Order: sequence, then C-alpha cells, then structure tokens
Amino acid sequence: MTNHEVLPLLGQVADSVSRAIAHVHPELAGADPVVRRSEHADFQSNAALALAKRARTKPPELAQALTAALADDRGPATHVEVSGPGFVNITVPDQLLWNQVAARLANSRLGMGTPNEGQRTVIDYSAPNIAKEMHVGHLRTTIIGDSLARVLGFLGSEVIRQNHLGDWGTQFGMLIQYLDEHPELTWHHDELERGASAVSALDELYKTARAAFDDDLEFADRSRDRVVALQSGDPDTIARWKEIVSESEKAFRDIYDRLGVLLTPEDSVGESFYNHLLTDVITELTEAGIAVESEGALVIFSEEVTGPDGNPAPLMVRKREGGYGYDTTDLATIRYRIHDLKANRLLYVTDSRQALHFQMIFEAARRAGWLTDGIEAAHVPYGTVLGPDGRPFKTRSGGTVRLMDLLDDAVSRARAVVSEKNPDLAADALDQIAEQAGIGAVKYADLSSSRVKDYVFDVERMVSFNGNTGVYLQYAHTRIRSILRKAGDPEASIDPTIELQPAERALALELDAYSTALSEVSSTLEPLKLCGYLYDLARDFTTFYEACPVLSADEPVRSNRLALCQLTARTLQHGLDLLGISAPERM
RNA sequence: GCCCUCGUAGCUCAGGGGAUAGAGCAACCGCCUCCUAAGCGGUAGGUCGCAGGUUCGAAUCCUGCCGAGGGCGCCA
Repeated sequence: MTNHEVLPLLGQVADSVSRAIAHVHPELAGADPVVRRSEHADFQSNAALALAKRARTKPPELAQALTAALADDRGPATHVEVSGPGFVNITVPDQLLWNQVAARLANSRLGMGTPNEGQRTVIDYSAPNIAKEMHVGHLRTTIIGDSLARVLGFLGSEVIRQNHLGDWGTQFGMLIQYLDEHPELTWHHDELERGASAVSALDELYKTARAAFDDDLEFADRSRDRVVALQSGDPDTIARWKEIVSESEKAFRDIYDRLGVLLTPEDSVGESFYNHLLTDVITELTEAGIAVESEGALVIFSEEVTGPDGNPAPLMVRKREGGYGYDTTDLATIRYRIHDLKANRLLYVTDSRQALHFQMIFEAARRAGWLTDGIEAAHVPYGTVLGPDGRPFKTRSGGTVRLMDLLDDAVSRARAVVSEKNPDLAADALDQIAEQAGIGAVKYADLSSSRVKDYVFDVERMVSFNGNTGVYLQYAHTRIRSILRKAGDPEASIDPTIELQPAERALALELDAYSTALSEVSSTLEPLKLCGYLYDLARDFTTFYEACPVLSADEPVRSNRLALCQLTARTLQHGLDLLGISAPERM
C-alpha cells in the first residue's frame, strides 16, 4: 500500500482546461476553468461562457477553440465536444477510470491527500455541565463537533479537541454544602444501582439543594461561604469539587462511548481551568483601553453591535460585584488557544443563538491583537432540535430530554425493526446491530441536514430506515461485504482494458470524487456535504448492484467488478467513520 | 429599534451563477426460481415567499418588502 495522493479526474480535467485557456488566450491564464460533473458527459467546462466577453469573442467560438486545444493536450480527455450555448463536454477514457480505481485501492488513504497540513485547529464542542445530565441540547454540538474533528484530522489538520465543561460557578457552593451536611446521601456511581449514573443523582441533589437555598436563609449563607471557599482554594472544598467533577465525567464517558465520540478526559478543559488566567486577561484588556468601567462593572463596548437602546452592546468582563461570567472565560479561551495552544484555526461548535456573543468575542480578540490575519476564528452554529410540535424538544411533561433516554429509545425502536427484517439473528448479534443502527440513525439524521437549520427530532422517521438514512448507507455496505465474503475477499486485480457499463462508469466517477466531498466539509464545516456524497455513492452502488451481477460474471469482468465493490465498501466504511458512524459487516 | 438565520413538491430536506430545479417520506402502479426487497423501476406532485435590479444567463448575487424563529449588561 502506498499513501501518495491520487488526483481526482475532475482536477486533472480542470488542469487540462486551464492549459487550454492559457494556450488559446494567454492573457486569461489562471482563470477558473469552471469544470463540473455533467449529466451530458463525464465533465463539462463552462469556461467559454464565463470568459467569452474578456476574450472579446463569442462563447461558441471560444468553446470551439478550447476544444481544439484540449484535443492537442496530453491530458485525460478522450472526447471533447461543444454543446448548447458554449458548454464543453468532456469524456474520459474507460482505462483512466480503471486506473483511478486501482490506484485508490492500492492506497491506504484511498488516495486522499492532506491539504490541511500545517493547520492547527482547536475544536470546542460538547461542553456538558458538571453535576447535570447531558440532554438533547448537547446532542448536536457533540455529534457535529466530533465529525468535524475526524474530517479535519484526516485531511492533515492537527486537531486539538477542547471539551469546555461547565465545571465552575456559584451552583457548586450549594451543592457541595448540601452534600457536606448530608453525608448519608449516596451519589457515587459505585454506590448506585446498575444503570443509574452519578450525574443523575447529582442533578437531583442539586435541585434539592437549590430548594433548600431558596427556603432556608441560613443554608443560603453557608452556601455562599462555600462558594468563597471554593474560589479561594480551600482544600476540603476543592477535594469535594474534584470528586463531583470526576464522577460526572464518568457519566459523560458512558454517553461518549455509546455515541462513539472521540472525546477523552484529556480533552476536558473546563471553565475552571481559565480561572488563573482571568486576571491577566483583564489586566491586558484594561491596559489596552479596550475594557472600561461602566455602571460599576468592567465591560468592552462593541464597535459593531448595538443594544436595544441604540448604544454599543457590551461584553461583561467583570460584574459589578466582582464576579466573572462566560464573556470573561470566552475571552480567556480565545487568548489561550491562540497564544498557548498556538492554533491558527479556532472553531466553536455551539448553537446559533450564541452568534452575536461570538461576534463580539472575536471583535474584542481582534482589537486586543490576539486574533490576527493568519488566524481563523469561527463560530460553527447549529439550529435547535425541535419536538413534533415544532417547539424545542421537551418531554411530555415539559422537562428536558435526557440524552441517554433519547438514545435508549432510538436503539429499542431500531431493535424492533432489525428483528423484524432479520428474525434469524442471534440475540447478541441483534443487540449489537440494533445499537449500531439506532445510534447511527440518530447521528446521521443530525449530520445530514443543513447545520444552521432547526430540525424536528422524529425517531420514527430516523428508524424507519428508508431513504436517506444512516441505515441505508450501512445496508449498502453490508450488501457489498456479503458479495466480497462470498468471493473470498480476493486481492483486487483490475484489467483496465475492459469497457465500462454505464452503472459501473457512474460508480467509478463517484468513487473518484470522495476528496472533493471532504474538502467541502473542511471549507464549509458542513458534515452534510459528506452525508450527501455517501448517499449518492450508495445509490450509485445500488444501481450498479441491480444492473451488474458480480459473482456470476465471467472473468475478467468479475474481478473488475469485485474491485469496484472493494473500493465502494472501503469508501463507505471510511466516510461513515468520519461521520462517527459504524459500518457493520452484517445486518 | 438594530442585528442574525431561515422561507424550494402535501411533509422533511438537498441544490447557493449555467442546459429540462433534485432526493426521501406520504399516495398510486409494478418488480424477490437471481450477489441481503432495510432494495429497485415507474406515475403524480413546484409562480424556488413577493417585487425590483445586476448578468449573455438568477432558485442561486444585490436592494426593498412579507412571513417564521432567534439574539441584543451582570445566566452559557
């Protein structure tokens, strides 16, 4: 196996057209060759239409000239013709398609390059709150962030995952105080019955503590003292706090394992971490004259954003009573990630309602001189998960939906469908497949629609397993694997002189376009681009599957088709992995 | 008041300067002696929110309007 990049045919054709443009009109050298996949040929170039005016000619004439130049070129085109108002339709020889397939099969990375090499990317995602259940609100950031981490990493970025845990704040004062006053309470994971989690217990205890805080003035006072003790580093208080953090992380870990998310405890860099940096951040901003006093608080007035009163909107750097909120920690994160982590790409995967907040954080970071031209900072916003009523997803009683419950529900429904479709499965195989299909269905449903749009969480639809769902992709993969198993998983061998059937041709062209889909994910930060590609690929495979028998074909066609199966299976498996979805061998 | 996002088939969504606007679901009609029918083929369904503008060409870019959602000082 090699790991040299295999250039996609689209790029090779584009290079040819670029050469043709430079040859025919040297003054237009460097212009976009406007090469796309085409319904009328393998590829088409629309360059003649785009450039005719600059070339002082008519589109059909320019197209004709480009066609002639392409015919002389030693590039990949075998058949070039002008069509319509000036489209240049380009067809590539079958042999070249086979060569691409063979080269990708021989390559450990399917011929993908590492265009993001040299980028150091921080991705901030998931960010659950300590001592609180993970709920629907954490689903999208966790799934989307993780997929982006995988894709960007594969493309050569050095990815630094940051799980910005909500592990600091006044709420811990009352929780710790309450636990201290009630040593009989059990909440550690090893004290609880199986299936119960420490965060679930802590979440309940926090509510109780909160009620006590509101009812009992003396308890409230002791809780406030406890906040002070926590913030000033009192050893006993800190020890208890660390215990709560670590127990909570165990519960998060269960969810991450189940979701197949890459986050590890090493990626946890919560709010508390920034504590020791806040005074430096504030000093720097104050000395630079960016942060100023206002109504007793320290704020940064935006030069871009105004509030309801028409005055500049502020970031709250230090509250009137001296405390710090999320504005301050977020200013600290961006400084830390640029100065200490030395990242040149910073992604914050949070819901779209925080857009204005990040706009102001980035503005402040630019004014402070932290965020400079070579560094990209981006809020990666996503829409709300809605319930069947079109309102933010809640339980019937109006509470938040626990993430674990939601996953249980999806998996148990998946199990019903899987066992109906395949009643012969052994119990443990059924469990495993139901888990993979159910979790995959949830993740795919989340990743496969436009990130910024709200979407309705509809388990029935996700788990119906028809159409553009995760299971369709998994199913396509198992059908291919079944063929390959029956063939004995042979070493690929391709005879490139064999003529391609239309379905084979469409499949081969699609397989060749994988890298384009991945680059689009990198530039748009939309996993949907990868989902769409994989769905198209699975459909192209299914068409091929219907039209081109593999095992019963005569050699050398059989081997060639097996090679297409192998590359499709590997590409599907690989793409699903970048989405964080497993590709079972059987279903 | 200002700002952001969204408006495409009955429903859920792709397409974000190029040829007849595409899928899935739901509906209807077909297809398992054949590599997994969790599949495939077909029929039907659209003034791409509205109105201007830019362009050889606009669902796509610009402006305005309408509608939905969200945000804008001490919650993240």
